[in-house]
Amino acid sequence: MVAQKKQVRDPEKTKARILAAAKVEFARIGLGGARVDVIAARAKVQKRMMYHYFGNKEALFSHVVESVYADFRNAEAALEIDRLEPVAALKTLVTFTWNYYLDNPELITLVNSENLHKARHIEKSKRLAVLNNAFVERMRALLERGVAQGIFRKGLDEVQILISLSGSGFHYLTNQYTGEIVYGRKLMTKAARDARLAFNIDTMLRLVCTTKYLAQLEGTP
Amino acid sequence: MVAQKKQVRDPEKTKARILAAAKVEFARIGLGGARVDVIAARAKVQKRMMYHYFGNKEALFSHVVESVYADFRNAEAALEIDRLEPVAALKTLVTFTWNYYLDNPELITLVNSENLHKARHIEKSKRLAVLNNAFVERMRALLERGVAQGIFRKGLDEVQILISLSGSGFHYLTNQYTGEIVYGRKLMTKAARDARLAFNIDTMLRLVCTTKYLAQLEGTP
DNA sequence: ATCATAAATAACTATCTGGTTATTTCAAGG
DNA sequence: CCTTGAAATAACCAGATAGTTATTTATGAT
Repeated sequence: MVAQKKQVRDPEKTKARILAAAKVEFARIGLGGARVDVIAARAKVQKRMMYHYFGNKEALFSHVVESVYADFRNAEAALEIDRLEPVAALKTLVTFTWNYYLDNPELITLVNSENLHKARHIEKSKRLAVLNNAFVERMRALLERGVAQGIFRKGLDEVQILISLSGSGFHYLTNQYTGEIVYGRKLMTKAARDARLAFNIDTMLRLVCTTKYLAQLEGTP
Repeated sequence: MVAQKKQVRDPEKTKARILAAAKVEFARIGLGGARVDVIAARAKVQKRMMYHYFGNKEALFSHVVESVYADFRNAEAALEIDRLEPVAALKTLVTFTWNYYLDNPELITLVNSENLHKARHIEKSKRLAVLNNAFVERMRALLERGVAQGIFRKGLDEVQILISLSGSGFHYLTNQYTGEIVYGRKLMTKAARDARLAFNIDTMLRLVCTTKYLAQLEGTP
C-alpha cells in the first residue's frame, strides 16, 4: 500500500500546468534539449497526462509556440495604434514590442527554436495566419496615414519596416550573451536597456520619416 | 576476420573532418539536438576519435563556435575598411556582413545555439576577446572619421550601431522561416534578398549620417 | 445508487546516447 | 630493424528518454 494523494480532477488546470511547464522548458533549452520527464515533473503531473492531452512531445511544442505567438499578436492588437497620430503610433509600437520581449523572454527563445526547425510547427496554423495578416495590415495602414500627412516617406515596404522594428529589439536580446562578450559591455542593466529603447525609437523614426520632417524635428528639440 | 580498411594516419585531416561534421550537425539541430554518433558517422571517423581529440561533446561544440566566430571576424578585418571613405566603408561593411551570413548559414544557427546556452562556451576565449576588441575599435574609428568629415552624426555609440548593423541582416535570416509565415511572403528569393540588402544599406546610412547630408543625397540621386 | 467515461496513477520497455575499455596498427626516431 | 607513443578500431555499458500498457478512481448524467 503506497501513500497516495487523493486525485482531484481538473482537466483544464492540468492542461494549463503542462503548457506552462513546457513553455519554460522549451524556452530554456529548446525542443531538442527539453526532456519530457522534466516537463512532467515541473508541471507536477504524471507524464502520461502529457501524452493524453497533447499526443507527443512535438505536438506539445507546437501548442506552446502557437499560444505564445498568439498572445503576442493579441497584445499588440489591443494597443489600437490606429487611434494615435502616426509618429506616436510608431513610438508606441516600438516601445510595446521592446517591453513585451523583456517581459516575455520565452517568446524569443521559442521563436528561435521554431526557426531552427524551419517553422514546421506553426506552418499550418489558421489562427496565426489570421492574426499575422491583421498585424501586417495595421503597419500598412499606419504607413499610409503617415504618408498622407506628409510625415512618412512614400513607397516604404511595411514588411521591411516590421522586420527592422522587431529585429532592433529582438536581435539585441536574443544575442545578449554573445553580445556582452563581443562588445565587452553589460547589455542588460537598466541604463543599457533604456538606452537601447531610445536608440530603437530614434532608428525607426529616421527610417520612416521624410528627411524634411526629421530636419524639422532637429530644429525644434 | 572482419574486412577492415587499412588505417591511414592523418591526425590533422581527422580533426578537420570531425570539426566540419560537427559544424554541420550543431548548426542543423543545435547542441542539444545533435548526436555524437551522427557527427562521427558524417565525419567518417570512429566516435572514439572525437573523444580523443576534443574530450567531449561540449568541448567539441566550443571548438566549433570559436572557430566559426574567428573566421567571421578575420574575414571582416581583411576588408580593411579604414582605407575607404566613411560612407563607402559603411556600405562595404553592411554588404559584407549580409553576404557573409548568406554564404555561412551555420554561423547564424551556431550563434543562436550559443546564446541559448548563455555564451558559456566562448566566455573564456582569449582569441575571440582580441578579435572582438579590434572589431569594435574599427567601427569606433570609422564613426570618428565620418564625424570629422561632417558626414556622420556626433555622439553615436559604436556598439548600438554594430548591433543594428548585424541585426538588420541577422534577424531577417535567422527568422526567415517564421518570417515567411508572419509576413505571408517568400523572403529568400533573389529579388527578396537583394531588396533586403538595399534596405539595410539605406537604413544604416539614415542611422549614421547627418540630416543635412541625407538631404543632400536626396537632392542629387 | 449505478454506470459510463474521462482523468489520473504506476510501472514498464525498447531504443538511444554520451562516454569508456580494451586492443590493434602505424610511423618516426634511434 | 625495433621500440615506443600516438592514431585508429571495435565492442561495450549504464543511464537516460520518448512513449506504452495496464489499472484505478473521480465525477456527472441517468
